[in-house]
Amino acid sequence: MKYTKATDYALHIMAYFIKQEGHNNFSLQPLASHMNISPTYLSKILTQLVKADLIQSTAGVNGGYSLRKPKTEISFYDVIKAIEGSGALFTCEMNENGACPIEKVMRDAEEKMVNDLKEKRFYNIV
Amino acid sequence: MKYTKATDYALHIMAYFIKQEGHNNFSLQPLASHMNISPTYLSKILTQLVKADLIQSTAGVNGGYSLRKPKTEISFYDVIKAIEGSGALFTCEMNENGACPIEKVMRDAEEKMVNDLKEKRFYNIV
DNA sequence: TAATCAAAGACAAATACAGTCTGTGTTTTC
DNA sequence: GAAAACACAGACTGTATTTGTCTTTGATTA
Repeated sequence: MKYTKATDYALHIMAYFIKQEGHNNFSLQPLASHMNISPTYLSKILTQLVKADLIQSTAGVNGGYSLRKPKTEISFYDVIKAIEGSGALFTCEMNENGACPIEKVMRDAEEKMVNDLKEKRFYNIV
Repeated sequence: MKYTKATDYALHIMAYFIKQEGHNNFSLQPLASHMNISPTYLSKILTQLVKADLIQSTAGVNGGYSLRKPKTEISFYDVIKAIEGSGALFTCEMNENGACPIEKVMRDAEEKMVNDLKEKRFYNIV
């Protein structure tokens, strides 16, 4: 239930992008100094957002980062997932006979949680 | 969005307690060997569940642990909260002038998330 | 009063996280 | 077609968190 600092940064970045409506191409250096973190570290986080298709990047002299979706489609949950991943939350090692009696219960609950967060979009940043 | 192993254990424990309807007093040693973890470590997790009022413990010869609430009132969220706590999720360090323009957005979203998990009880274990 | 049990906390080992450094590949401009 | 501006990738280090053990203390029952 806790988020890493990287996720925190990512949420701030996305919120910042969304707020600057006119502007649509942010380059690394100004962003980094604005957020008080090193360019290379910021780069790592931005790359994760790129891979998650939340933003896009263009290399070269006038390159930079920009949003990929309209702001109303960007959810809190998507940003979190982009950084934290959606790795296995629960293991099943209780039963020594191979099967796990409560595995299904766990997985169902987990799935519900994820779907709910995704579909209902309680957590849109804007 | 990830949970620690301790939370995972806690969810398994709670689910196990709930499944064993007839039985209503579990002592540490059998539980520990059933779950393949050391009694002392299990004890730590159980103690956290006791403090969160999800289970109760009685010391002494015929002591042990048992559920405190009817099973339909035990939520996924409560168990997670019992182990992980509800510490601050987001920081606000973007703005060098003291204020943080997006802080409210963040905190509102966080609050919604927590309330939603709590109230709607999507995640009841049973 | 001895056996059985839970609670608490100090402690070490393992893992995850935050952040830096170095190097590579790409696009534009001159 | 260099050179500058930029993104991308990954190895690496120190620190923080988590996992798990050990030991002691305190409570309850027979």
